[in-house]
Amino acid sequence: MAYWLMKSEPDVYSIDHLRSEKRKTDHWDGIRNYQARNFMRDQMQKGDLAFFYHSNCAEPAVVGVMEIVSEAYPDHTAFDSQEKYFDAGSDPDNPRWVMVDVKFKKKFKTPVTLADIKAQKKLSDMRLVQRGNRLSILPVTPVEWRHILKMAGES
DNA sequence: GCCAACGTTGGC
DNA sequence: GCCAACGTTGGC
Repeated sequence: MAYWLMKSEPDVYSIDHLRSEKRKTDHWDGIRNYQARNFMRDQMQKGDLAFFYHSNCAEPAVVGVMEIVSEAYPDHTAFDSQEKYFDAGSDPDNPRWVMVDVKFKKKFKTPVTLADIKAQKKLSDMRLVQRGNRLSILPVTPVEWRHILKMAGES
């Protein structure tokens, strides 16, 4: 069982979008970064938990929790030239990109903002707050996980 | 294999 | 909208 943080721009896809999906479940498509892909492909497991993080917005923050409910499988949006994340270099017989299914678990009453996280000395090693980290999928340690839940008033 | 040019991410 | 920090691409 591992913990993760997954970023999404709320204007594009927010935690409310995920919550309003049928069965509160959706696929996490559009990852086009090898490091992020490798995390999904090699390390993510069904039953893992992930923070939903709103990025590139007025108040960047961890806004809730979701569960990984599938293994990694090919991201079909890479094969469709009409798709934003189309990749002509991804061969359907040997897919370059993968995605996982995620299920909404909870939305925090109080989001834990990036500013809040940066203000916590104990979280200064979090990959999220290290200089210039643009990875959209990041591992979170159990200690960091519990700390942020506490900050959200969820424990 | 190097590296300049270019594109993207994401905080501010 | 700006810009720093990266990741990727492609010429050589």
